[in-house]
Amino acid sequence: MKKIIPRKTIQRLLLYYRYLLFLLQQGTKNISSTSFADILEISAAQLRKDLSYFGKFGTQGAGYDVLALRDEIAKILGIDKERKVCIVGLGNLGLALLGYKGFASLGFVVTAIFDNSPQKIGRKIKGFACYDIKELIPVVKNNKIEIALLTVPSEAAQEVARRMEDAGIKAILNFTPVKLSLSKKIKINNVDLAAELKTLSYFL
Amino acid sequence: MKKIIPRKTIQRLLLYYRYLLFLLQQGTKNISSTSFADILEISAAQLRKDLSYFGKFGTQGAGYDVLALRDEIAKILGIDKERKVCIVGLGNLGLALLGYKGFASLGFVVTAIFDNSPQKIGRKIKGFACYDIKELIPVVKNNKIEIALLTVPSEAAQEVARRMEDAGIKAILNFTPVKLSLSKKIKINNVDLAAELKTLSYFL
DNA sequence: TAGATTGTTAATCGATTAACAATC
DNA sequence: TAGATTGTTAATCGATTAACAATC
Repeated sequence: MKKIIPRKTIQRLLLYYRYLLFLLQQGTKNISSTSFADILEISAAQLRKDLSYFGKFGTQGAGYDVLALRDEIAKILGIDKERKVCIVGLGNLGLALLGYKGFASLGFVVTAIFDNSPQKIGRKIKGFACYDIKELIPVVKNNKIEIALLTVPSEAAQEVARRMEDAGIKAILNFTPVKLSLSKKIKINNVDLAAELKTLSYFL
Repeated sequence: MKKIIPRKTIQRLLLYYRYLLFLLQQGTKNISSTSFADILEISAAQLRKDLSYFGKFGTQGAGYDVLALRDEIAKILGIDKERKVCIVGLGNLGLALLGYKGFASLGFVVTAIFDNSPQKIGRKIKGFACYDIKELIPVVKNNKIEIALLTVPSEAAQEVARRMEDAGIKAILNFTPVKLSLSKKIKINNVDLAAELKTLSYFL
């Protein structure tokens, strides 16, 4: 009977990881679920429940060892393991992602970047050689790239995504507002910036 | 007894809106909840439930008028009303957001942009005059800006956010991985790109 | 009228929280 | 041992779905 782990639990695990790093910096050696949950502004029950999906990491009466818990969460999230990613579409957003430091510390390695503009193809951009998007399939295959960040214009999104599928990409982080239709085998996460803003504004 | 409308319902409303535009382009005049839900890959019950929070927009036996439904949803989301936003921090991500066409069509008007770099302050960037971040408070107040996009480096996030609060900003779309601590009155939406990617990779 | 499809109620599912026995 | 805090079970909350009476 395989436990199904909620997506939200995984998201919170990353939050826990970040704060454990911070606590370590501060020299905090040990913390109870109650104090940690207070810092994170969640309930202590939720924190313990989230951890319990993966094992027992605390000590009754004493709480959690910050260093040990950090390591356990790193292991769970696979932060030690490297994942090869490519960025497809080097408009402003693609460039922003390319320059984003946060990815590297979580084990993501930008292995290739693609565009369709002759002004970019073949040139070095922030130290990365830009490939023609036509070469997506061989480049992804040769480099065993698993994850693609899709930052092309909406019109091109579906067709490029289809090509990613053919190239053997396993997961796509989709920044376009297009609902991609691909095989169920590919994991897709949609990041819709306009939707985030609109939701926020609605609740004003 | 005020009905509480789930945040997810609002998110889906925007999805409905986009597909209604698309259906209109195609010349579809009418659609049933079943066919529309099929297109959106959600359940028909959910679609009808979402709409029912706001009123009755369909006709039994006949479905929904595409044009009328689009207008109703636009009214609900306030897509007709303009909202003034500012972008604070003009690194790659700030620039990407500045160039993002999708906002304008949803009624967001970029009214000011801010940075702390002498190379940017006072210059025009993509047609917008860049202000010194020190002037945030007067500029926001004078222009009655309601929403701020926070794209500064992590280290500066909390302090800049505090200043946004003092300036009377009502909602912040926070692109930094920092948990902002501000008065409860300010609406905060966190967009954590690294977390999105990490979550995706975990589920591989 | 007969067929289709809405709007809504009740049932289900899943995630969060409260409570507490186990135990360090 | 006594106090503190975990890990887990059961209760609660909220959101999704199924079902169907209302009705165009």
